[in-house]
Amino acid sequence: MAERKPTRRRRKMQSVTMTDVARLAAVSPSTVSLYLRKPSEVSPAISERVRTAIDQLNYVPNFVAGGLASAGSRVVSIVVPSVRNAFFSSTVSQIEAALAQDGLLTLVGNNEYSLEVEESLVRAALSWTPAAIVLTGLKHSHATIRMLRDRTVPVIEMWQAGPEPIMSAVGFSHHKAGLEMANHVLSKGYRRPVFVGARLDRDVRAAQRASGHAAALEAQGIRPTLVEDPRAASTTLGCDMLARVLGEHPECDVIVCSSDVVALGIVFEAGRRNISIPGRIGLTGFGNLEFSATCNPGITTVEPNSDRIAGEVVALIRENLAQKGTSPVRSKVIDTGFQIIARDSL
Amino acid sequence: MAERKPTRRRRKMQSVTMTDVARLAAVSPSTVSLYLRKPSEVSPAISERVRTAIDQLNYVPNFVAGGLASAGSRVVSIVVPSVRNAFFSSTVSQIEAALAQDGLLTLVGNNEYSLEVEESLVRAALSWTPAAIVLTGLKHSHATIRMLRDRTVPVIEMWQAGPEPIMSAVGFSHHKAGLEMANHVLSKGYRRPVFVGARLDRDVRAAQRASGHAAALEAQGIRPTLVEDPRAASTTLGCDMLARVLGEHPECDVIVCSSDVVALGIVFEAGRRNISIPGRIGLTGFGNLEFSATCNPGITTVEPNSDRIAGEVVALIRENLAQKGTSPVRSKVIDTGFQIIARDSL
DNA sequence: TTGGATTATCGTAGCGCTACGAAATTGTCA
DNA sequence: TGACAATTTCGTAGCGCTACGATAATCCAA
Repeated sequence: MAERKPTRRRRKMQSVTMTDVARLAAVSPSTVSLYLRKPSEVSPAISERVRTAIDQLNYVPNFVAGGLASAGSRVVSIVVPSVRNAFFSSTVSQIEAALAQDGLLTLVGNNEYSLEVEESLVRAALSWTPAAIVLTGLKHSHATIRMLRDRTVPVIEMWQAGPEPIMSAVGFSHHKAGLEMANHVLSKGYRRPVFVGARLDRDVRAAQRASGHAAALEAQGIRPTLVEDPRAASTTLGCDMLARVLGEHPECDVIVCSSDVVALGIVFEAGRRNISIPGRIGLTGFGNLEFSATCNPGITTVEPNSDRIAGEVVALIRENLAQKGTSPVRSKVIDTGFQIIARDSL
Repeated sequence: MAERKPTRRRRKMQSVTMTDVARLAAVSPSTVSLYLRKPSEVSPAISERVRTAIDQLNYVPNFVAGGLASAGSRVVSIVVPSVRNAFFSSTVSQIEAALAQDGLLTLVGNNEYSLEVEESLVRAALSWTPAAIVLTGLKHSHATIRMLRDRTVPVIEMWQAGPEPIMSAVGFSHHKAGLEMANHVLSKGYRRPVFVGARLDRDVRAAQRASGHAAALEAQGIRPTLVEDPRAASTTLGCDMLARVLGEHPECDVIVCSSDVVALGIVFEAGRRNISIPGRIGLTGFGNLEFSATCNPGITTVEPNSDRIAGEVVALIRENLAQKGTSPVRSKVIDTGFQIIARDSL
């Protein structure tokens, strides 16, 4: 071993650190740290000194260092298929707003309905030793599941309730939603429904609603009809689908859509073609998006209780945070249910 | 000073670390680190050994530790008024997808159109020593601006172009957009426009469009009329606004909306009241949202080139990342422009 | 008073990694 | 073959903070 001149000079990342604050307040760094984490355990006099020093120096704590030291960070990572989708953007924004209250930051990833992308997002998220990971749905790649089971990170799967969650799940049964909507449609006297689905190969939950729909019809001896398109749900797609349905299934008396957005497109196109809804054809959607109530006609749809989903997710995260390290977090499934909202389109 | 038994036993945060990989591959930790950061500088033989070890141990690098050591992390923080708003959710998801390619993670915050909330989000974001911060608009609290100017973090303001950005800005002039739309409306022969605005007190950009609109009318000697509502833009609000406009301004011959969503509500309500668009009344929106083209009638609107905005933001971030530390990033403003899209509603 | 319990503050090792500089190895040419 | 340059690999300090345990200060009951 040769001698080595310790001529290390590394650029500091931060101008003002906790040590600077401590020095100015004439206390030890640990006290500043304590003040920041558990203010109640610091005496009023010292608290005041520290507060003043922080203000004066305009100190911003470094969470990266804090995270390293405390073996866990204050980020929650959420992976959704697409923030562009109104369901998920509203859930994400609600969760984000609630967690911000607890000083938690939200990392958002879009998997674009791909399990491979999801896997890499989860890997990246884990690199941040997050306080919790929120995923969408119960279907994930094998590697994703293994990565998550290997660790102690709380994992919450949302928008779908079902057996064997990785840890806990909050949502409802999409199969049942499809089934109940089909029964509702049948109860209104319709007998020739066509299910219109967007991107069913990738959108697992929409596919489950389609299968629930089919199951209900078959139970009544009606052969289910499915029209699907590989594109993402959009009003444009809805317009095209009306044309296809009328062409391919002229006997159709009601269109059951996998999303309110598609239903809206059908309303538009029906208006253009002077096809009366529900006179000539009934229509239902899914999601109870903002426009569905005010649309002309109002769209009969499924309310997925997304506010409840967001609320329960936040509650679970808080619960996990509270009992951090204490006991292993129990696995549970919360069924937030759904409601059929009957409107003029049916 | 008393003696002290070093009986420290701290729980490790991570099961498998870089050291484990190094040991298994029979190289030094630095080499593993180098392989991860600059694979080209490691010989093929060693690369292979390291790769195998990583696979075998299912190693996930700890970015928190990496960030601390390298004085800078791989997160980009984006603050938007609301992810629920289709403009921002699409921009966010595009930026997120592009940055994921570079191994950057995206931290999203909603400020709900409040500068105070924005300030606390920026403070939280800074605690993560992000690679870049993306804000919406040019108006921020004094403290926000000070915090950001104090540091070396690249700051990009999007959706609005104008003078004196904190560092760089990508967007367009909303005043000009309002002005040009008003001129377009006038050129079609309308003379009694009413501007319908949602939440103009908080939505600075919508307010600027309203003022541009007013300026264009005044230039032609027409007194501008404004109807506003404190609620966020929605189709429900659009429905209500049609009623208000017809009641308060029966002479109105065209409604200029601050958002396509509001315009959609007006289309719905007009259908219900048997008011023909554009027969009885013209209609324009803003944003060129997906439904605007397929709506019946198609909504005349402003295309804000949100794809270009997202693209330029990503380009700026990459540029900053590339020349990190080299030279201070030059401040610039990129005007991505906008287009008036003429459709049947006018 | 004073000993013992309680509360408030402090000192420092170490979280996992990267930057830095040095050492070892390989390559090149006189 | 030796001198020197170029390339690859290594050793380790330290990034800023928190957890842990110790110490100092304070409070009570006897």
